[in-house]
Amino acid sequence: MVRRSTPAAMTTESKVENGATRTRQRRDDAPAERRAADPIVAAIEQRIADGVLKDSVPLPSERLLMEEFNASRTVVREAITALSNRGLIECRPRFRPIVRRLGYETIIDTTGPVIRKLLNDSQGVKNLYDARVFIERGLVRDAALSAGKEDIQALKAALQANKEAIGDSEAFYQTDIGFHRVLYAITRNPIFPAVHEGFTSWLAPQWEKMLRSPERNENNFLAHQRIYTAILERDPDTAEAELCKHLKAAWAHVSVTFNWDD
Amino acid sequence: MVRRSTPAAMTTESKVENGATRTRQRRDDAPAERRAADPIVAAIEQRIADGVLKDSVPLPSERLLMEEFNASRTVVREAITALSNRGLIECRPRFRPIVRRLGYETIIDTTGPVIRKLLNDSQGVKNLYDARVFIERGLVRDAALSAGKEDIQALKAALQANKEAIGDSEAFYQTDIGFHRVLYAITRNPIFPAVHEGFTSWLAPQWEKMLRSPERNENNFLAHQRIYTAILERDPDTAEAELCKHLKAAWAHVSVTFNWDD
DNA sequence: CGGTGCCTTTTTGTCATACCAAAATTACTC
DNA sequence: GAGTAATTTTGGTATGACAAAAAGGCACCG
Repeated sequence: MVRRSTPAAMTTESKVENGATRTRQRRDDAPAERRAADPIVAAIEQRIADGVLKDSVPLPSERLLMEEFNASRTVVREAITALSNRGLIECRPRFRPIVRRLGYETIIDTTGPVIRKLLNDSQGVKNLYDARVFIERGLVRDAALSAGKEDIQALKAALQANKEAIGDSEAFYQTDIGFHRVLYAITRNPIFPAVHEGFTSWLAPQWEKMLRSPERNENNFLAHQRIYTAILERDPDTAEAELCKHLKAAWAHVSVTFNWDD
Repeated sequence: MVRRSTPAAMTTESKVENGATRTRQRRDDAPAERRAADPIVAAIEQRIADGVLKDSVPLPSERLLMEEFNASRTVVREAITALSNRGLIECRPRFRPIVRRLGYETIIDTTGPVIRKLLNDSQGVKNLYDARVFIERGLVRDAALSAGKEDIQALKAALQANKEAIGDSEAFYQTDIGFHRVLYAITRNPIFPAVHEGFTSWLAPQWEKMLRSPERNENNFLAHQRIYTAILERDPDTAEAELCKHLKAAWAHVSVTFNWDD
């Protein structure tokens, strides 16, 4: 954003008032300007990156931090919320914040709330769904072209689980997701499973409100099977086409349920 | 003063004096909710959504807010930082926060800082780059299959601009991005241009450090032209193949520059 | 009449302190 | 050693204060 010089005041008194630690100097070369909380954020980030603060470990208490950084609790708390919002720590209301390893999933779920706002209108849902379709089309094509033996094996297992769950709509839902998840995993790129998590959790509210039935489950299973077969046969075009049909049908179902007319 | 409610879920029954304003009753285990700031956040969000607070308009001052919501400044400030971190308002250090319209771009750039952390190692860059390649492969396929007349026109214009910039590496860089941007725009799905913004800004640090030359520019232009031609000829496979070649070459360039061995 | 710099008022960033209730920890009992 | 009660920490919130920066007003000048 706009770099603005903000020399936050260090008040004169303060008990310790050492020269080195917390005095604030503006750096003219890098006009980036900071609030008092920023050095703390940076320090803790560094500490997490260096492994001094390991994953799942609670942060030091606010009072310790304020002593260490010679800052007020206000500032320390600000730093903590900043870290929280940046996904580096996980804050539960009255608990100590715990350090969270940074991964693509973190991004997805810190982004979640904002995305959800975009889903308030049906157009937002449609956009997201289309994006999902787009991604998965590419995924099945790639799977058809380059899935390895283990990938096929995983798909088969997911398909089997899906089949066995036809009678149980809740289980079917989970295994349905599971089948698609394998497609994302085949890429070997951790971004994709994270995106998958995003899609499923963001679109879940819609999906969960829909009617389910063994018949519908069966149809979906068959669609999965056709996709699987096409992948097995190394036929990307068919795989893509089947996937499109599958997701299009699912969308039709959603939009009927919610009485949208996209 | 007036309000002394305890926001966390209380198991005891002692909440007589507590007004029912923001009591929280969830007894589930995992996602604990709510602090005092949240009703304020919600109210302001609502106000933004309803257009009571329009885009680019400064928020009411903190004191007004604390009066209106009958909360302490601590809480109001917390609410403001929360809104800021959620991308609904833009806070410059000593200025009034201004309301920011919510769009997919907002998501991308609030996500930016976190993503950048993942790009510290070459694997992160590679993952992101691969994701980009994946997306664009799909984009050119779709373009080849369904680009309309205006889309073709836009591509042509972007290509022309790109050609004319061959001699000027900076301009070439921009028009290069411009060409790819058109591909994202063809989807008519606002998510994609936003993602494109993300890719370019996240990967920019790497790209900017690389050497450029008219020869290299020319090669890139020719690659763009081949892609364009394939789209024109409605040939998705060729378009995809050309795109792959193009981006693969670009990656090779990057990884040589940085001495990576992926 | 409009521009321009000074002065006053707001407003924000920060600090310090205090209190309470919930969590964490310890002490204690069985 | 497990379970429970007492105690200590700690986080959430309230309040008040103050410096510095922004915003607004006002007089002065061309």
